[in-house]
Amino acid sequence: MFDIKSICNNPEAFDAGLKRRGMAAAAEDIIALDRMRRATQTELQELQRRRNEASKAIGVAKARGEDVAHEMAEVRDLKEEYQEFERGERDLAETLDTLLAAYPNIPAEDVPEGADEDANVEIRRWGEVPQIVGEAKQHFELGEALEMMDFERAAKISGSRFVVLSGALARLERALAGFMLDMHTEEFGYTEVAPPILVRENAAFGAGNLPKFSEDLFRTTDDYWLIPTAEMPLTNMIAGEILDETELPMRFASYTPCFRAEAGAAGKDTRGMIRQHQFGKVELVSITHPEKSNDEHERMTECAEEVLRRLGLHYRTVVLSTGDMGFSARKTYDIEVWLPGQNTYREISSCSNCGDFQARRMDGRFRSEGVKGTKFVHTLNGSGLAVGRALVAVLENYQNPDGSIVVPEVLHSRMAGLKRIG
RNA sequence: GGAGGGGUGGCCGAGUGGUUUAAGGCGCACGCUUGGAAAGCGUGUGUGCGUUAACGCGUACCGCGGGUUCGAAUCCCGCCCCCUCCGCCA
Repeated sequence: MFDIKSICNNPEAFDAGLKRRGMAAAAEDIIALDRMRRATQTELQELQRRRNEASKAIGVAKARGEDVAHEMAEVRDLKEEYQEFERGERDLAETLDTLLAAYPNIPAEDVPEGADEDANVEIRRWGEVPQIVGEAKQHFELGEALEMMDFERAAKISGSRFVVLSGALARLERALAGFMLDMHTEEFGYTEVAPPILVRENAAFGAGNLPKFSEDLFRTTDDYWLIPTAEMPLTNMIAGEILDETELPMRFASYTPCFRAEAGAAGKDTRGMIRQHQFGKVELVSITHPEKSNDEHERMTECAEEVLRRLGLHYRTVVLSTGDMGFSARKTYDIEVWLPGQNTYREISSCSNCGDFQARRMDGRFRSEGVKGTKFVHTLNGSGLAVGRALVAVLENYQNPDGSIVVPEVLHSRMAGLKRIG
């Protein structure tokens, strides 16, 4: 959501931002619409002023017991006219709001320009591609052979894009989630939050998922939306609030299920656990002072990467190009873990700085001592990490030729001492 | 599911048709006072839009949307949200 004033003050910057997103210039149309709205408002206000003046005079005259029938008839005639302007003003304002809500965030200046993920730029890499003895198997081959990962039964219960984990793999998922969550809360200053995972429309709007991307979400019959990420409830924690500057930054971490319709992904990643309708994720959200969000973005990405380092998983970090970024982001880092079974890097975390884009949509502000007025906070979110994909990564990276899995050392205590699965 | 209460500025809270130009309080800012502080006293303190060189002035906003009226925070209708009690339930 954009500040109409900033578009009017600097239309070139807005259009340049849209262009980097591969979109047509729009500032001219928006400004014309805004101008029309304000002109209508001015005329409306003049009519209202006349009405108020006359009505006040009627009140005074009536109190003196004078006959005011003529004056009342005169004001009555004004009514039709100003009601027309009232409607016009409201319609224009609504059109303008709807229009503004449909534009994605403007990319930060240091975001590489490009049409899609091919233009993403790798900025660092940790560890090395592990040497798998024998032919590297994919996670679902390993999981199914262990009889702890069951897609057939999941399909029987829920259809495609679901999985049933059992035994040590179910435990492994829980261990991974607990490991991540404890790390972020105990070492990195995040406050653990257990939020609702059904949310109302306004929360989905605030995060930027509605109204444009409703087809990506699941909805209940009584109009709750299932969260596609805990970013949705966590970011909305500050909706409609005016925080004190001293409360910033706020850092939240949650482990929740996430639900995605994957409407546009038909035929993509159909096998295995990479792309599911339901998956677990540990999510990080920060609410910061506008001047601190860039630093916080680096810090958050560091926190997410640290999880992979401790698990001993090779990864690289890329900055997304303008064409690959999400709707609400102004800059995004993706962390991609190496999957030997697929012989490629796959996204396991996405950390975004949304600037004030979401804060405007949900009206989240802060106040500084001694400063008049309020400012919008900045919001950031990042996976720390996607638990389902982390499980995939552990299976593929720690596989043995016999199909058994070595449990990473940092998880031993959470696996009741189990060092090897299978 | 049944019954009831409520939504007013940064916060609390008054306000059932006409100087409400939204009382009062808290908080905050500035000033006076003081050796310094506290207390006290005084002044100020929302947002959008328009207008003005500026001080200002005008207008809208009392959950949202309609309606009644010369005039609505106030009356009527619809919707959204919050709370309390009862019932059911993990």
